[in-house]
Amino acid sequence: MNNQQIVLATKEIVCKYRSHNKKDSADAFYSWKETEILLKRYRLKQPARVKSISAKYHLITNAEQLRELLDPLIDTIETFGLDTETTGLDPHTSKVRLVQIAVPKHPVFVIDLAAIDRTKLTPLKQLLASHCLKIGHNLKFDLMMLKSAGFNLEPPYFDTYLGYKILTAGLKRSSTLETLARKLLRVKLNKSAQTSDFSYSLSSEQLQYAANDAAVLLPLHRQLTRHLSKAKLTATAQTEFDCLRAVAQMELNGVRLDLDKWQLLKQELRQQQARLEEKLLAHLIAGDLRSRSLRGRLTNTLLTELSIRVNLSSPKQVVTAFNQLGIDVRSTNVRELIPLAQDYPVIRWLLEYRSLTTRINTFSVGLPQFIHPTTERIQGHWWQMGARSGRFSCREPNLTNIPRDISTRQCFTASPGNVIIKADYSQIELRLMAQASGDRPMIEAYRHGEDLHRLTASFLFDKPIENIIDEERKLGKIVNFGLIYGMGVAKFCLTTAKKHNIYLSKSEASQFRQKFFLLYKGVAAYHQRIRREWQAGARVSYSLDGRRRVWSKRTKPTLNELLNHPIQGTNATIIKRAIALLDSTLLSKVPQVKLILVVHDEIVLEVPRKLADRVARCLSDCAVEAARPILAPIPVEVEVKVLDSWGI
DNA sequence: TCAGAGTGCGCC
DNA sequence: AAACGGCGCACGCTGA
Repeated sequence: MNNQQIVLATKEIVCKYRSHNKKDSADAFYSWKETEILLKRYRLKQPARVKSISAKYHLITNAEQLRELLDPLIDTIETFGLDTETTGLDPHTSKVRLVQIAVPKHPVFVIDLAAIDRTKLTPLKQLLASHCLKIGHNLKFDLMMLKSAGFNLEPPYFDTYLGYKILTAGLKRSSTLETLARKLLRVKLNKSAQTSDFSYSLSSEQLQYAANDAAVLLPLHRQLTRHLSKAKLTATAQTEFDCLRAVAQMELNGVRLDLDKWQLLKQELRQQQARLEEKLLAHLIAGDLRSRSLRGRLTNTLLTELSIRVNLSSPKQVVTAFNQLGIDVRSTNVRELIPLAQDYPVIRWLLEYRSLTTRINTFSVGLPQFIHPTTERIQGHWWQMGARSGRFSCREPNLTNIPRDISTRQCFTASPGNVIIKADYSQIELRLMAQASGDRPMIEAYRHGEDLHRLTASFLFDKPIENIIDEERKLGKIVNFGLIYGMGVAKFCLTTAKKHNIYLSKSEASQFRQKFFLLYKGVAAYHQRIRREWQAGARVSYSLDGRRRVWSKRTKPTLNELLNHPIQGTNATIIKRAIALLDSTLLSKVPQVKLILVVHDEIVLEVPRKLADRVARCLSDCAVEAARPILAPIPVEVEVKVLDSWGI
């Protein structure tokens, strides 16, 4: 396979590619080799008993044709299918070769951008920017590609990929265009042309398949509209479509990493790691010597010898070493280590060592590899239906799990002359639990602007709210966040110990748990209600805004999944509505305002300093307005900060 | 040798 | 029965 053959690698392959690419993090971008493997797998799928299609098409190779054929459309059509074929998958280095426009009762217009004078593309530009509904499959890709080619693809949109994802949220299903065509239309999209021998200029086969991909979008749109409507998921789909442009732009924007600061931080972490490693090995070697009845000084030679034998990242080897020290563990998972952490410093050191190792390998070393050679920024790949709950996911790299300590986040800086503006929803999931359960004490606390963590603490410790000290409030917070989704006593103890260094006995934890549900009877009742649904064999869950998650016939939800989804799914909708609102009021109008991160309940912008105040106000308004109708009468609280970096 | 399940850890 | 939920990534280990 040569590069020419991959010219027609289309964007649904991106979706498929990503799901096969979880391990490939060393290379941030798509290699031809990987794509080739993917295309081979792709070709193997032969749908049974379905029709092939062969759409009529009209190849446009000059400006006159373009004008004659497209100009009449602009005032007469309301909707069209859109697809692009590109020279690659990276919008920063690849080019759009073909744009296919599918209009009802017309042949598919296949526009060869390579053949047409760049200054004479106005008819296409106008059509893409018109008020028509644009139907596409994974439009984020077309939006990015067209944007970097100088075309603005304006809303409204209908994305068949997202539509299908919304319908099947919770299931692990293929969502390629080929799959959708087969399942919803019983049409076979023959992809074999993609792997056949392409010539330098485009063959009629290539053109035919490019046309088919676009043609199939129109009937797919009809089918999906029907399905979404029947499932009452039209509004959910609209929310997704409304934030598409902002998401595409966010992926194009990328995020800046200050490499100098980053390297300094890496050295610091490496030193800490080395110190810990030395301490740990010294301890372990002592145990080793005892067990071998050896005596002697801890020489560097011995240390080296042991470090060769004991890999601190190997659970198996660490268990052996611990056993020799007389620490009775069978595995090194937290469940077994945490209870011993108080008694053995080595165990605390090991936990710390593992954490440092992650910090170094995944972040210090891993992240810089994702700095794009062209943009010199980190270009994460955002998937707005990436999580079964409706939440975003982000890959290559994952920008939603960056360590939150200031020294790390400080390295994510605004470019010169700019500032970072971030908006955070305050306790949004707790507020949503209050809303979902209708719990009176919770709702009233929020309505009166009270501090919910303090309220919980006052009940746990039988003290008036005014007398609650910071330590007690901290525990109230842990209890609040921990117990709303039905956390058990064991896990609760583990969490408080691991994350907060608070070691509770089982009975203490159990008492806190009981008191929590005594105070928040509405939450307890909500749990009971969901439990009954669960026992009745529920295989579907709806969020407060009607977002749906389903389970297949072979998998049953756990109780806690059912408890969690309504809250997490609603949260996802809220932040997406905020982004959509921000896009229509600000991002699309002031291009210097860049959306760079969305982290579940946080929105981060990079903005020219001069605009900071205005943008901060607008961001706050959008965030509040997006949540207000869903949370009412519970108030929404959004914290907005203007900073030089993500950290400070 | 290598894909894949398992474990652990980062975030909200 | 299951025993907070949702992710992505790096690592050592396993089995073919």
